[in-house]
Amino acid sequence: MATPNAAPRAATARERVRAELSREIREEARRQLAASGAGGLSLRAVAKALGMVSSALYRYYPSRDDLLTVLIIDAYNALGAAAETAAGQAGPARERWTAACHAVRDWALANPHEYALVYGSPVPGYRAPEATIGPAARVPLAFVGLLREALARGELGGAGGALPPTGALAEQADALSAALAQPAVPPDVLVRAVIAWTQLFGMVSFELFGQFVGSFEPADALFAHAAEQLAAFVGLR
Amino acid sequence: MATPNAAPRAATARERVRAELSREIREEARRQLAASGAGGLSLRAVAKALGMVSSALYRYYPSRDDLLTVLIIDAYNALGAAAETAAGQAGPARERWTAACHAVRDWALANPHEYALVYGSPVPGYRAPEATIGPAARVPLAFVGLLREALARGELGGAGGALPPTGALAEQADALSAALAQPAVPPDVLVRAVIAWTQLFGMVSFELFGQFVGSFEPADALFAHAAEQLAAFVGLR
DNA sequence: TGTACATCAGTGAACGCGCGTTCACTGATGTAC
DNA sequence: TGTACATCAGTGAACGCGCGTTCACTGATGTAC
Repeated sequence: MATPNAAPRAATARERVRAELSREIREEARRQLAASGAGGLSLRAVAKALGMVSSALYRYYPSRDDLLTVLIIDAYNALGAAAETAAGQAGPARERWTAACHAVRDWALANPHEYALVYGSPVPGYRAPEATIGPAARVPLAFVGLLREALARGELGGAGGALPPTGALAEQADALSAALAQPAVPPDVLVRAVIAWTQLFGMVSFELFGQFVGSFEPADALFAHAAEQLAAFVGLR
Repeated sequence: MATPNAAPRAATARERVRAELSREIREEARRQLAASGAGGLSLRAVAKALGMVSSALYRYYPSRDDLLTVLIIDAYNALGAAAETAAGQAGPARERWTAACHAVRDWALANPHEYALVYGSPVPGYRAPEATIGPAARVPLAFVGLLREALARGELGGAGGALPPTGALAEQADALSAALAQPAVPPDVLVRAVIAWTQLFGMVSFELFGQFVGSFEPADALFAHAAEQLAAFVGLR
């Protein structure tokens, strides 16, 4: 059972300690995002909080930007996983849609600084590497996957009052549709999904970044209403 | 004509120079937002760029945060003015609506760092003072004003497929409706306006912050489409 | 128009702080025989 | 099981930098008589 088997030889104590500390560094860094924001993330402060000397961190992350990248990827993955879980449950597509919307919001409210890290203003002087693209796509792909499934099961209605895309937009939607997994999602569904996606994050960002102060705060009711509205907009029955 | 008249006595040369330099400081600070973001705005760097010594800035702005506040207010006002101008032109309400949407986007694309300053992640350690509330409200109020006018002129149709607000949301909308200028805008219109508002800024933020890279970039066609969709959603004929 | 005084813009040095990153080092853990 | 060597985590000092803010000062501009 616990005996080390063949190819992937057992982790040495040193390796286990290393993995653990590597994790603790990320956790502490995440905690510090709250206080200072992404731009102010400081290796020295993280090291001090962990009782280490700052140069020791370089055994784990080769630079500040690399640590930031890891945090960004972690955030996208955590949010993506939350959306996928909600979207992938049993039940009618429409319910899963609104559940996924709420999952995104709930995660954002629970992790506001990580949310700001990935959906807020770009970090000055930092350029996100390619490795962030895949994790970043998980949320939109979860929604698209849900719509593809709903379409196959006949749970996706006609366009309703929605306008069909034309011109350059139709071309972009066609190209995107072709690039995504099969079976293809019709371009007009894709466009509605993208609009819904921006709406969802627009609402969450406004709530977190304080634009609702004095009007629709707390935003629970507004959000629930908008999520239903969106489900109707994309055509879910 | 150019003679100084009564109460507000003529500005002395010193006052004119002061006003001018005060403006130049703000301009340089705005320029530096691009390079370092709000969190990294540095009085020393601004002073150096203007050929001054850093302590001299304190004759103009009592602290870094005060300078930031001025920049924030300027940004809200500039964007608000752009939206008001577009919304206040002659013509059918629906056209003015989409024009106002495009005005917001155009301003944001032209001033991405100022946009990020006010609609991006909150600046760590900075708390916006009350004085920012009024300027921040100009954009949403421009949209609400447009809808109020459209309603009076019979240019606002029924709810279409939109769901009426209920429960806590209806209460918030009632309260907000009562707090706004008369004649009152019906709560359900207000809710649709708020949803449209979040949609608009969600789309602009995604475009500026890089979430469309690889799919709907450039986003002109998507934005135009979404703006039309939104006009229909709020009920503009 | 001229003089004496008050106001204020800008200087330069200083305080105390924090930053990312490099580097030679000590000492503990792991590996090979 | 014991020994010799290699690997690697963490240390502490240092480099060169930038930050916001205070303060006593100089010298120019404005005001009152």
